[in-house]
Amino acid sequence: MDFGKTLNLPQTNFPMKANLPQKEPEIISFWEKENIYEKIREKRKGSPKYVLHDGPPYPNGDIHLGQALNKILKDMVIKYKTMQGFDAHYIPGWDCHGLPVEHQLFKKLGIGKEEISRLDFRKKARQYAYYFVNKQRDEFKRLGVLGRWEKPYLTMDSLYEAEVIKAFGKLSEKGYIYRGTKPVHWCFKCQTALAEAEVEYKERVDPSIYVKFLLEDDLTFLSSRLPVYLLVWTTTPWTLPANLAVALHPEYTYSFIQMEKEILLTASDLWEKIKRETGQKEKKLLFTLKGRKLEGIKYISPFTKKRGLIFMAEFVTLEEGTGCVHIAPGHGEEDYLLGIKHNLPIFSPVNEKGEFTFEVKELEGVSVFEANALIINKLKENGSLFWSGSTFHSYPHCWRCKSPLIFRSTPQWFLNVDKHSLRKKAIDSVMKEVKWIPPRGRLRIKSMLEERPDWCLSRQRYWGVGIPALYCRSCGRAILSKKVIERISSLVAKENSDIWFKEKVENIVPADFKCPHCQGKKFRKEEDIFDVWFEAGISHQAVTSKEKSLREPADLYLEGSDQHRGWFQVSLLTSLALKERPPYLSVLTHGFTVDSQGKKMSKSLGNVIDPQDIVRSRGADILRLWVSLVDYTQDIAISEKILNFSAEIYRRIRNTSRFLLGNIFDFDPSKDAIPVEKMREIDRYILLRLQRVIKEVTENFEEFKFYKAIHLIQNFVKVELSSFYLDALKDRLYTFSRNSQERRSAQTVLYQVLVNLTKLISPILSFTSEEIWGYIQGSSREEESIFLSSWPKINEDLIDKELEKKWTEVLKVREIVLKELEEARVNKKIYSSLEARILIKAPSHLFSLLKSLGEELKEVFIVSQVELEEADELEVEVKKAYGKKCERCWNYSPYVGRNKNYPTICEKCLRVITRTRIP
RNA sequence: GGGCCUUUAGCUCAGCCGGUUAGAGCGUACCCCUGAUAAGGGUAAGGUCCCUGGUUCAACUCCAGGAAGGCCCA
Repeated sequence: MDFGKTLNLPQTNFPMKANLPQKEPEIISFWEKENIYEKIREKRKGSPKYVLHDGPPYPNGDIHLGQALNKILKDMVIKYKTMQGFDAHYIPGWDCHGLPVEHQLFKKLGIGKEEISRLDFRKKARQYAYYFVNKQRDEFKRLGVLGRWEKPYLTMDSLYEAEVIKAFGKLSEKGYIYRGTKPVHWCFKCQTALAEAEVEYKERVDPSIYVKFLLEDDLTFLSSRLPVYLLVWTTTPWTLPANLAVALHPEYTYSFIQMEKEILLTASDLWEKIKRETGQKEKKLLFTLKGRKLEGIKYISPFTKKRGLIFMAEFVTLEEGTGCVHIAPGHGEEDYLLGIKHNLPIFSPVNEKGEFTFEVKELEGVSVFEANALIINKLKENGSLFWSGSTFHSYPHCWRCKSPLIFRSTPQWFLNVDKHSLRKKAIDSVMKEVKWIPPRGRLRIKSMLEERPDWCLSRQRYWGVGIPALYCRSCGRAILSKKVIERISSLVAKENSDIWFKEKVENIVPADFKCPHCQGKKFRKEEDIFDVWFEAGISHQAVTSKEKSLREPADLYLEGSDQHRGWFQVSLLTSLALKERPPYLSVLTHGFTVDSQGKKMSKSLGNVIDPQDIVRSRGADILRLWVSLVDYTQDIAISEKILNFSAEIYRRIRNTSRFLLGNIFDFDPSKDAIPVEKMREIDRYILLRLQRVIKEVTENFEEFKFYKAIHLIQNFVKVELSSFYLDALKDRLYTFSRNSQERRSAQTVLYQVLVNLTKLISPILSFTSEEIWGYIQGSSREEESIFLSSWPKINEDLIDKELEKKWTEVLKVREIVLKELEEARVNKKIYSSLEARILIKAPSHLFSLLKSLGEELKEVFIVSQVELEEADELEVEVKKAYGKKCERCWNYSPYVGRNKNYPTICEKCLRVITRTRIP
């Protein structure tokens, strides 16, 4: 007869092959159709909130891997916190304005700023941003991220824009806002400022001149009456009229070099190079010293004949020049920062056409590049020119008109970072009030706050919120009026920020408004827009504090580590300035995705991996599992190989779940569960281990250490379930009678393990856990979605330390037994382990320990018979099992052959069969 | 060039305060099973702990220098 039919073999429709690319969209439809996110909200209503505030990406293209990583991490946090009982809403956002969008759109349109009106462009930009908001929304949803996708926050929403203006107004009232100047890349042909992304570097010929700056102070240690000059090198002679300082490196060595009629000062290491280039020769080397010794010494600027000072600067290099760098704060980024540091004026005597202004009388109206020759001539005449030649070098050009750019200072709006000790408050709060994960983030943002200059809020761009400043047509002064700003804010709230550019100034300004300086009544509007960071930076005001489902300050901001300078910092500064407190209680940062070599992903290296490709070919759960497997605080490597690794682990977890499902097909926990006291020891041991795993996994989730959690889960699944418990259980599950206490005991445990394990993996493997959830029957699965269920809680009663100790010893014996079995297999003594009889000789305590397990012992080793003997030392022997192989359970037994009706089966199977009535 | 950080088996990660033969899972090789089957079980092989120097009785671990790589800044 066919005894196979009398066995309780696993039954399940849960497929072994995941087919995630097809299955996942079905699960998303289920979430949407059943309004799972809304049901979670309903269920958690009134529970304590957990607020993760989403940092908004730019809607300017498809999502990339870094964004996928970021959103998956956020989703894992939200899901975990939700299952822990928190009311954790997720409101995704997009940072819609700004150059990233503007630049992409100009590229797509193939036109320049001057070829389209501001309003026409803004209309297109809005459409463009909406298009990618929708596209990215689908892409994020496809990753399994649950949230309020139908109503995200958009920084281009009129209400958000109104908040930006309001916040600016408040900051202005509090005195944080001032007007200053700052050098920017300027195209005088297009007459516009350019952002870094719009600058192209091309080769170009420029003058290369060495200029002598006469030192004014007496340098008595030289004991020479010859004049002493700083030797300065530049390729932009036209910036010399704006020279205000010279920078030296404090650590470099400088030499005083005696020439025929003068003494020159230059970095020691560069003198040979200068001699080669200029063909000059020294008479002798007089003296060398460290740059720092020269700090504060005065000189006469060669063009203006005005006095300047020597400052120290780390940015001075020995790559080229003389180690003495000419500083014009109005015409260079580094120059500007050094100027700010030393309170120099940001002098920039060049107009928007690139011509000198009245501030340089003798060159007024002359274009800067034409002025180069005139300036060189003058230097030659007044004896300041040491040498002149030309150089072929890389130089910034306009991406549109291809003409060379200049650095030119223009008036801009700034936020004063030191007003009301803002910087100090910011540093104090990051040090004391905010938790940084990983902790090094604290130091990083601290040093950035210490170094940062005032925040330039102005951008000379089209796509953004207009800065609500007015200029009096009579006196020309800039006006920031509380009344006007409030009015603009409410107008913008009603329509959107286009209104500032669309409406005539008379329709915006209240009728009775007068210039506070001269009582003038005619005004013009500021044309600059806000730095897009300013917009994103006030999301704590526009979103976190406004949305009822959120709360301020947020519990967590979670972004890439580049945001220490970006969003974390701008949010912190505006929040402290407006509300005297940081916007977040803790900040979690992750690293950047790199390839398997540790190299960053770039198109030119061809190592870019597209998350959409992974989703299409392998499924989002494989990507999610990858996110959970890596230590995201560092650089995160990804490659096909690493994804294969993720897929392997996925398969193991899936198949084990399938086995668990298959073996509880006839188990109803409400009727069939066996109380712990009546369970077999091995079952109780696994329940205990499950508690340990729940505890440790939970602890790691609490600390957002997902990779530790998944390693624990993976180990439990492989080592304790698959290799040990499940394998050992097969005999009991398959061959014992269906309703026997032994089998029900095992099923009780399997059910517990399955339910809890599925929950533990659900924040990570969201799709698969939801799929498994759908197959679990019975009372533990009352909720229609796993995300409506609760996080596993451990049952302390199950943690029996004596039992744990005992089984640790049993497992040690098992290891030895397995090794012996393997040897027997290799020697062809046995094939299947059931062919074996194990003889264990053990010292007395171990002997009695093993003996107490009785019949369970052969289950532990999966052999047919175990014999115990007391001895001095532990010894294991493998022998042939007694009797013959039972046709039904495959165990060996001397009984096989003794029953006349059933000569091929063992006594246990006979009992099962005669009791269960044979079909 | 500066600030912060990373570097342990082919892969993902452990390795506490310095202390025997540096661990786990995956992958690989070989074997078993064929009642988890495009599954499951077993055994084994795999490491210059990035490099160099120093401190120490003793360094993967502490210190200094360097290399490679990442983010930010210049």
